[in-house]
Amino acid sequence: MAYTVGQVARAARVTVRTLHHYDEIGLLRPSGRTPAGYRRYDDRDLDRLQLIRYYRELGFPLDEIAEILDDPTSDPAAHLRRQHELLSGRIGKLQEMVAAIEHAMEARTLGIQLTPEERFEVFGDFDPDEHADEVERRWGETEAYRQSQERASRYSKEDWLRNKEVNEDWGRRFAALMDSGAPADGPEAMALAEEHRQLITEWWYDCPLEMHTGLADMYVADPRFTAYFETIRPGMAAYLNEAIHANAISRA
Amino acid sequence: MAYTVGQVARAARVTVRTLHHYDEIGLLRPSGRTPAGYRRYDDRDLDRLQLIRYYRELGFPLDEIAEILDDPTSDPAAHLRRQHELLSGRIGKLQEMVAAIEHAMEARTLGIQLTPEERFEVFGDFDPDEHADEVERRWGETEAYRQSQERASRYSKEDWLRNKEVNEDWGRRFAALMDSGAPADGPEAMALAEEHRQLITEWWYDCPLEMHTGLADMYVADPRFTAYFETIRPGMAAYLNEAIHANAISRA
DNA sequence: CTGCCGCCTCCCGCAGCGTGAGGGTCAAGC
DNA sequence: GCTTGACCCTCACGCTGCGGGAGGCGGCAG
Repeated sequence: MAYTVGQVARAARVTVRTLHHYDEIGLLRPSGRTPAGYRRYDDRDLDRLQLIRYYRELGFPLDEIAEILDDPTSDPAAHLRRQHELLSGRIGKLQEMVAAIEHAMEARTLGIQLTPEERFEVFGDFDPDEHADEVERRWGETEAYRQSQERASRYSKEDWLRNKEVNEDWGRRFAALMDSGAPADGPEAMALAEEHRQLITEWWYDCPLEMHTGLADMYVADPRFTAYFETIRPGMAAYLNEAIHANAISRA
Repeated sequence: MAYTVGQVARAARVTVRTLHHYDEIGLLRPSGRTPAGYRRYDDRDLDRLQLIRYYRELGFPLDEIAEILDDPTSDPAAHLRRQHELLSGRIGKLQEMVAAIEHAMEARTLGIQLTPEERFEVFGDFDPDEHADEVERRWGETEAYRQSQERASRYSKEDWLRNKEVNEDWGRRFAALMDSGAPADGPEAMALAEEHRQLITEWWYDCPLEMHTGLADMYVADPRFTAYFETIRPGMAAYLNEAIHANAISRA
């Protein structure tokens, strides 16, 4: 039984172009040609095409299909296992995306625009790596940078979560202080500023008073850092800047 | 604050080439150039890049991101919903693939080669469309073809499943009859052949006796049809052919 | 003989960059 | 002032898996 491209295409639910393509790349060569150059497929070609389509449906790339079909020594089971892992991985990624989208939709239905902070949270764009890069760009190869790099590399996921929580706790208390109307150069503000410095020292690198004031200036100078604090509470960047400076002066 | 491509690339965790690409397609144009032609990015560019990366992580194509970011009237929520559906669909497909792979692996561990029938089952390669095509190739534009086409287009998924089950039930009973040793031209075989004809008439198109015998001949002549019946039970194609002919003769 | 359908071979196009090639630029160190 | 090395620039082709069209034969019915 011999078939033309068009017949094969209709029977196998693929386009003629696809069959041309498979011919071009050598995946499925028709078993013959007519004198006029027409492709002639026979039943074995159809069987092979069936297998090709089968593996394609399983998500295999064409070159691997060729390998599986042409190399009798290749282990299809191994391919299947690998493909299974690959697909599972892809599913996992897509599910994360979906979760992230749901988060975004939720935020929107509440009428809240996604804040930069949320974006950071979701994807960790403000993650240690980027933070390190930030630091590197600004300060170059300082000792502090090396320290934080070194510690960051040793932190486990739990460490990161704990760190996040500690920071958020501090943020809440600082915001509460601002709400209370306390002055930025008052004792409570200075205490929280000092605590902020200790947190940095504890978690990242030795942060002497001068470095702390340098950070404080960056918090108001760099819009991205500013945005970060502003999303915790409006006015926080400036307030914190003042508090850090006041704290540094009183301890000098 | 101005940054070079390299700095931006490191900070945003993308490659320089990616930034070049975004520049090329107009998605993220650096706010300026140095006299030497170096790209200069400022903080707003970084913000935009952050958003771009965010939407990319959500799986949006670049042109849609451009739309979302540049068209202030576009509704991000609608985009999110659409994207959500899209991703869910992709997950569904991947999960089907995984299930199919698991099926394939299972079959292999049992030492059973995947039969053509299994391939049909999983992917419906022997589906109504292909069947219709088959019919078309053989009979051209007949009334029967038009009828089956017309019915097929109206069938719901449940209809298809029901049809599948009905066919399988018939197949099991026919195979059992063969196992019992009954002759192909005996009354039980003829009854099941007639039932087969009624099933076709009921589900697809009017199938008079002559057409039925034509089908029967095709079942043994065309290896693919033969293979379909042989996977149900070895010898079934020939046996069914005989039964259909016997039935046609007795009713003529 | 004329249509018309189907077949043929190029060949461009798609997304989202990767990966050079071939060549300027900038800051540092000698 | 000159070299070095790290960056930067602009092409421009490559990858996947075909889609789609141009321009031109082949085959068969009327």
